[in-house]
Amino acid sequence: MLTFSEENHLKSIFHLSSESESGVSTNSIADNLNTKASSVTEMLKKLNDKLLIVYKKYRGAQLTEKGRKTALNIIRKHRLWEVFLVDKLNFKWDEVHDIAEQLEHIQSEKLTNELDKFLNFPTKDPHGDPIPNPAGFIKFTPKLKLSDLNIGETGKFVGVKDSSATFLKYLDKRQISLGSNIKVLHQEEFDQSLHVGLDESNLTISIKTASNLYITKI
Amino acid sequence: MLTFSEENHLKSIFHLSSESESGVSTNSIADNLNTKASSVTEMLKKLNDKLLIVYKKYRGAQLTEKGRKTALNIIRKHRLWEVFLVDKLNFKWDEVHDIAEQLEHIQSEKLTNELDKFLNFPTKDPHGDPIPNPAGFIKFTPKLKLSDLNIGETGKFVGVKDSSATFLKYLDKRQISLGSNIKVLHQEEFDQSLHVGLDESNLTISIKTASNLYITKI
DNA sequence: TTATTTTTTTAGGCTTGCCTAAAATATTTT
DNA sequence: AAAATATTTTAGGCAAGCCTAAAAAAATAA
Repeated sequence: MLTFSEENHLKSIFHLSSESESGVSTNSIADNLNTKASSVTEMLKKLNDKLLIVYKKYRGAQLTEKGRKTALNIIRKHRLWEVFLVDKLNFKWDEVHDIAEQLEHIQSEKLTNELDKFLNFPTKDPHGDPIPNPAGFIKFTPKLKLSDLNIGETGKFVGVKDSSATFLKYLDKRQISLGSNIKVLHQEEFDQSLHVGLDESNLTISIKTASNLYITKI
Repeated sequence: MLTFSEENHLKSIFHLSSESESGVSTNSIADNLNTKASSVTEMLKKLNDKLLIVYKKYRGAQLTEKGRKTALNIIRKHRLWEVFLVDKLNFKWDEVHDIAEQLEHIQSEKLTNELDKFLNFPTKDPHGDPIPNPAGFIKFTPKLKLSDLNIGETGKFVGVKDSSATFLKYLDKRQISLGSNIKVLHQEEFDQSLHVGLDESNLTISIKTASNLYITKI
């Protein structure tokens, strides 16, 4: 049985691992969890003792297989609850994160699996992120961004990189929603902003926005 | 924002209040929460400072209006989650308590109210206990026990006093379920056990069992 | 009403998880 | 490769929530 803090550290290490191949740095974890490096150091020692990570002084942390499974189980719960909130309780995609942060710590394997069944075994959460299976397997899809497309190409919007409420609400306002097909029509030289076609209409989006939209080429 | 421990103490005081009119004793809370009297004393001071209870040294604790509302909100969440687990996720009534103990601490008014709506505004939990409304109003019904009936009378089984998994599973085995009509046919002089009629069949139940079944006379 | 027993509180300690400041190590720059 | 800078760890403290043992107060019995 892990504490909330231990679980949060594992989750954080998991998320940060995808970016850097080698060890995850103490500072990056501290930033991610809004805590201090010294607190993280303590926790890394503890997680190392519990065989959840490999931690060498000054060398950062890496998840062990056990740690990875544990992290993925937490992420599985987080994402399933997000689906529940959106699909069953009328929450918007920008409202679910904080609640799921709480719900992900509920301990009951049966609950998680029954919830999964109740939701009809969803494979993605409301932001397009994949949901790990009970065994801790997660299907990563190559992360192509809208900003990676060439002029004339079309992408299907399948996920967000930034899932802050601010960004999500902005997308709602522009009526850019998961599953939309977006065609890159033109790029402004001056500020790299993109003119794109979405459904019947055209709109302009900044390069920053475009680089936060995951797409699959079609 | 209260800690889990603070919430648990409030809940405990609420439940114990129904038994004793005056202050709830330190020891009874400690027993109820599986902790020690000294730990409870500390907590009572804290809750008193937060105006959630009135606590006088050696005189026990009583909920203030604010404390009562807070306790009822936690109980509301607990019971709604129990309904969710049983009605939507195929849990049995003896399996839900521990999970609801965790879920009751999730903080989100919107979540609670949406869950309530999703469940169709249930008024009772799977054990027959009433669910407080969002304003903290709870409908108590006079608690008549099966053992209070006279020979020849019939009661509708509406709730359990003891909601331990052991007792609940025992009732399942005897096929005694919420809503059943139970007629008291005869009482043994020797051990006070009751012969009762339930549906088409007759069965014998101990006086201990009978005094843990809440009924309404019909 | 005094003595005995029970209950409650106080005192002092422990662990977890956080913090700041200082020291140690690693990395980058010159 | 030394100096300067950045990162990480250590040291020492603090609050919350728990504990045991001793002291104080209340309740009960003689």
